[in-house]
Amino acid sequence: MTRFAPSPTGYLHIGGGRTALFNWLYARGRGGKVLLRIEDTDRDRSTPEASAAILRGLTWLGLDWDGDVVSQFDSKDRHAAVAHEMLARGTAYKCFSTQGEIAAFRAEAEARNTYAVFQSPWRDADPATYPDAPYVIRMRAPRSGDTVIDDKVQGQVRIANAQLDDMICLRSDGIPTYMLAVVVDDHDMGVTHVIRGDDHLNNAARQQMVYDAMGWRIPVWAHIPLIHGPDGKKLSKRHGAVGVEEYQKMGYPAAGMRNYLTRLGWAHLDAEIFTTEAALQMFDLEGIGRAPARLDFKKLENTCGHHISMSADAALLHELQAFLAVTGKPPLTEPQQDLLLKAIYCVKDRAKTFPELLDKAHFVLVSRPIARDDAATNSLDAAACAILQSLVLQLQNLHWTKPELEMILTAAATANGIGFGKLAAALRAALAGRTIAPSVYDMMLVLGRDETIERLAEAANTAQSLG
RNA sequence: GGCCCGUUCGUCUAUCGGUUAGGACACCAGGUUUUCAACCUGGGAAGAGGGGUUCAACUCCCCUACGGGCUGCCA
Repeated sequence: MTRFAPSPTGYLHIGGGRTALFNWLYARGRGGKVLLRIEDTDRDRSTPEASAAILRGLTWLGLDWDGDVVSQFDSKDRHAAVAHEMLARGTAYKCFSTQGEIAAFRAEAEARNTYAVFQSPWRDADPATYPDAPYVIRMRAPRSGDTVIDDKVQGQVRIANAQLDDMICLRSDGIPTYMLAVVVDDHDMGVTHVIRGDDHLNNAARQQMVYDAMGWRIPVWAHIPLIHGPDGKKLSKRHGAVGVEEYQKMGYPAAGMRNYLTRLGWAHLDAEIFTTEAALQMFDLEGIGRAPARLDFKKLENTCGHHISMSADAALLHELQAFLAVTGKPPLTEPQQDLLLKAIYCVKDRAKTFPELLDKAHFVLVSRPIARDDAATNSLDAAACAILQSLVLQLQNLHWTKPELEMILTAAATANGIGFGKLAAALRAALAGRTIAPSVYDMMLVLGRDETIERLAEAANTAQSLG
């Protein structure tokens, strides 16, 4: 049983997406479950919009979860009850120190250029001396000895208890802190494996104390390194895309994204390009590296290119339409869908992203009269138009197959004493309005005899009328 | 400041004491070609620095440097 527990304070960060993916791969690869819990105990920063964005991001990545999305805040009474139970057990105590007092303590330490953990004067105070004032519930943490985190990624990490303060479990307004809530929820929900960013590694020590205080079983920890930008610094907005949805809008296929993210910071021998099914088979905590990985868009694109060419045509068309929808572009018309489906086979090997795929398939998305770019117009000179004109006649009656077309076109080129390349340029200009387009045979096959002839005739006439 | 984690080609990484340090992306050169892309062949490219331990260290230990994280009534 794993879980993904993002805090709803913004979009789904690419690093969060990878964390979710690792949880998902680990659990689903061995018949386990994945839970989704929104860590919204910080009422000021949590928003429903952010929650929705996170769900959209996960869904796009193709990651599903078991059961309902859990709101951590909904369990606040249970968290508070646990805090009070710790109080009753003596593993926690009431602290009446005000935030001002604590701030003053820290300021003083800083002035001396030192750092000291805050030690509450109420830790061992006689309850008879408790004032009638707001209080927080603090964990009565051990002050000597070490806490050892047995981590699947980081190994055994030993942290001196003297480094850790008595963390607050219940705020003075009765709302639980993340530190308490996360432990209670993970325990209550039956989470056995906690796979999360290594920014939580130090926190794990304190959280472990809560498990101990309550006599609960400590989960398997796996703290994975964060993702960095191309410059090796922590990934932030100045690096460009950090939100998962931005990648969707740039037109990367979800399968390619999964593949790339899986390989970022994880490896299994020389496996590079693999399906999600294969990833589920291979994925293991052992393969996760300990160093932070940098984002490399070139490799992302390459990976996505492989996945686009691996995809089934119909699935690709579906995803392409979803891409158009999220980017606010006009949807495909029925005829465009039909033609595109036929054309995908000859363009999917050459595209790394959906915008590229759309660009390569430009010839089926346009309709007559076909707009031409300058290069296309230039390649339609008088000689070329004459050949197109003659081809219009020759193409009327023949088997519409590649070998037949090949015979006709190469014959036309040699008969007119020009290279096939030149003829192909004219044909591309006629069929696609561009000189950069797929193979002329593929285009003719996809467009069919009638449309091909119409386009050739149109090109020949247009050029003639121009003089 | 304290504590924790990290450091193999430009990048992602393999290696789990003995390898000509392997693969992928990127890059360069050549080839193929019907444009673009793809593809094929070849090439350059790495163990942060310094000490140990060992017959032998990228691999184990220590120090330094650099990077990151934590140090909140944030998560």
